[in-house]
Amino acid sequence: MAAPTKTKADPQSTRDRILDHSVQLASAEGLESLTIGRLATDLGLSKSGLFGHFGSKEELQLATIDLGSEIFARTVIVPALGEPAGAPRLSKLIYNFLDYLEQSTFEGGCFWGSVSAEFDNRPGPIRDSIQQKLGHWLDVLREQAAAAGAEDPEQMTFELHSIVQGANSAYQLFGDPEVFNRARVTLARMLPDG
Amino acid sequence: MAAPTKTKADPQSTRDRILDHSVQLASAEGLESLTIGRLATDLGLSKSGLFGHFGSKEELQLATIDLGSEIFARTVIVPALGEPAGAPRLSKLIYNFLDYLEQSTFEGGCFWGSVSAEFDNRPGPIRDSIQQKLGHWLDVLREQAAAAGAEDPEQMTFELHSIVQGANSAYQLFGDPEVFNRARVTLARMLPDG
DNA sequence: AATAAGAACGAACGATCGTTCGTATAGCGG
DNA sequence: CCGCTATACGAACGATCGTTCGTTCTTATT
Repeated sequence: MAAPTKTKADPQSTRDRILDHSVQLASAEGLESLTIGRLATDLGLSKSGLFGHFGSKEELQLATIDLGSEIFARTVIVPALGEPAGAPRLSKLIYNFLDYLEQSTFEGGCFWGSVSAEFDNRPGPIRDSIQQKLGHWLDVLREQAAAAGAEDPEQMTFELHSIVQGANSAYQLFGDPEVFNRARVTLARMLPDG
Repeated sequence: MAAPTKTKADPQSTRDRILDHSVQLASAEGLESLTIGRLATDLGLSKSGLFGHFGSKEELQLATIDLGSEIFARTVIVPALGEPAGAPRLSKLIYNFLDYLEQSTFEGGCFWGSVSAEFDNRPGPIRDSIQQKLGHWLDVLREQAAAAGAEDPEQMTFELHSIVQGANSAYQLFGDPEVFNRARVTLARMLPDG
């Protein structure tokens, strides 16, 4: 019985297919334009069938944030853990971040860039989740800045993150890929190992 | 006949009242959550009455961008024109920008920060307008960077704008006003006159 | 073979969306 | 005083929103 039995042993569950599409859509058009009807149409499902996998729209949005965050971690953070702590790992983290933008891992650029501006000012579980997960990324950055001997790790974290996000939004709005190289110039000046 | 005649000679026209509210709402929750019904309820108007002032939702959104852009220019750009071109004016522009954020001119922080991330990836007149008006701000910045003798004005523009926007989004999401001082530290290092 | 569990469906709900229409009211120019 | 224009209104439109419900079908367990 090697052949998949159609439902249970699917290589990718329906829920995963939904979230894969959902995370791309959210990065491109925001978490609010994730409508159940549109997702269902795009994936050839019924609204009620899709809905049943989550139970509410908010659950769908939270699950989407979870996946977006996981993809970010897998693409940017994990591959940097092979580097020694401190300056080398810090550099790798930042340049991975830039690569992830440049390679358009998400249709709409940085997942955080799209989603955090949207829920900045709307208290609730969604904002809380974004705060916590994006905060974790900043924690990782700050730890490595500290290990690299930065005199003010918090300051350095702010600067590095701002430059990368600046490159993202400039690229998204104006479409000039040259901003990534501009960001590299600035980052090389900021990072402890040049 | 000095007394206002209730409709024509209003100190503030209904249209202006709508847009004043609309621009605040857009900065806080985005241009898409500007619903006609909600605006009408908030302002004590009927949906159709409010609608008549614009003719379509897109016109309302474009008018909102116009006003947001105008307020930005009035708050950040104009007061810097008193400074001599070059380094002094460049500094004034940037620090005005920071002040405008810190004083919460808009409920949702920087108008551009809220609105540009939202329409990054949606071609159409709204994105075009944001591109053009935000582009004008970057032009102003680049001109002054050039006049200040920066060796790469485009690079400097990118860096300055990224840091200020980074402060905005960090403040919006995490609420710590200390980021503005962090931004000042970085900007002082970047600006030609320290 | 009987049963329980899960996935997906279609139909329908009340609410809200943007928009259209016809109408009433007001102020202004002739 | 009459008509014009602008302002605002209420009612209604079709579409879509998130959500609920009951049903069918498949798969897994007993």
